[in-house]
Amino acid sequence: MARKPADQTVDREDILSAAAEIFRHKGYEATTMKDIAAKVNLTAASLYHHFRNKDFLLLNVLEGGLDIGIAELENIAASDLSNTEKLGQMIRYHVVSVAENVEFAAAMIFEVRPLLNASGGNRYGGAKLMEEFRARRSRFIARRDYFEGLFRNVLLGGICAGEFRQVDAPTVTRAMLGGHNWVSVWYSDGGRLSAEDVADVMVDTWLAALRVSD
Amino acid sequence: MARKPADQTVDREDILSAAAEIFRHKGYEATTMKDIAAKVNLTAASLYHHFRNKDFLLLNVLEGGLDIGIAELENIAASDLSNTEKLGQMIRYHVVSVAENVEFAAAMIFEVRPLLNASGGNRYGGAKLMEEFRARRSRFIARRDYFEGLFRNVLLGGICAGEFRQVDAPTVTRAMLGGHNWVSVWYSDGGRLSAEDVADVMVDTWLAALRVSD
DNA sequence: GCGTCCTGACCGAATGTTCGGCCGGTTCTT
DNA sequence: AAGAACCGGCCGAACATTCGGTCAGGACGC
Repeated sequence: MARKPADQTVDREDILSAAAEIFRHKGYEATTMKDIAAKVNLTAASLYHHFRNKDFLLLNVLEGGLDIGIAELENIAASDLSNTEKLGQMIRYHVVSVAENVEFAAAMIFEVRPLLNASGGNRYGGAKLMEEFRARRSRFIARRDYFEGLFRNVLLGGICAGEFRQVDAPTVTRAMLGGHNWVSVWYSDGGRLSAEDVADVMVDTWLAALRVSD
Repeated sequence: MARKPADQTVDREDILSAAAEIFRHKGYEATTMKDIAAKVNLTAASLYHHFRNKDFLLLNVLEGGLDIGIAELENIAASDLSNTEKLGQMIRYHVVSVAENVEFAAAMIFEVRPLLNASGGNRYGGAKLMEEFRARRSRFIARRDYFEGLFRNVLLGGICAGEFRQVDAPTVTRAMLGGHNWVSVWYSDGGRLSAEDVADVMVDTWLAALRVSD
């Protein structure tokens, strides 16, 4: 047998998208290499030409998911807008991103634990693989904390500047991001509210929660 | 071989707690019957004396988790307090419950998907088992929606009564519960904030978000 | 002695991963 | 320009391992 008749080449991104989508409703552990391969018209064995093993595949999905929109959030955070403006734009952008990339957003919630428990290939791979895996995984976690920090800092800045009420920034940040991530669980495309609608509600809610009362 | 030497009898609740705890950091799919059994000093085979199979075990964990505190929430919701008072007490109670039962709360987030994908025992069990499993699973999901409804209704009531701002109740409810559930991910006992502290922040935040501005 | 609780041994079904080889396109040699 | 050598991408088959689940029976308390 040869390759599929006149098929378009399958590239890494295609596989990552397919994987993220399957992870979304089966979860990493329950997802088979065969499942992922089938979605891109390949064999399980073929996936190993693109990724070292299943753990690395997951790692790549998560790294890719985190990259979605982080640059734009940095831009907003670094702009010279007021903290109120910044936070509003960041929330809107984040929520829309989540709603438009549910598979990756869901992975950021549900597949981090599998990532942490993964060894990087204890079964067959040597110690070299484990080393690289752990390093990249650490970088991912650090980057994820940095992501949360972007929101927390704007919040802290706003509190110091007197734009926001005095609240416990770490907790409120987590409550906020928890609510945003949760969107990837219940949001459905074509539902009553569009991604922008949901984002509007979130922005309105959080700015109201932080507004100083006088 | 016989049973363990003179050890205290293991009861269903012990197994469920042990299971929930292991689920929390390995996830349902990655958790082995052996893992659970070991935690209560049993053999994997012994677990089948207490539960039909792995799927039913999960179902029991989730059913138990949902029962935690739902009665008290019903009481608060049915009381004759103002909607503001009701919501405040409900949030506080819910958040404290989550923080004090992280394993079960985490299961409510992470193990619902495994439950939905579970068949109830396609491998060995007959159609009877599948039937019962699906029925109980449906009841669980319905009860979970009802749980969300308790919060949404108080919110709606408060809006109609003019106690709260006009917001999109379904979305705000989900943002709220998303934030609460997320507590089970980041909260750690003995950390900077106690369960009550976290609950206070949440109550304060959400009441501020809903307060009518005049 | 009877039912409850528990156990070791075992089974069938998957799963992640490796391996040797096939195919089509590209590059090198002459 | 034509054939040879090569290579990336892909496959079928096989392997080791693991896991959920069953079964027949041993020990304990009543």
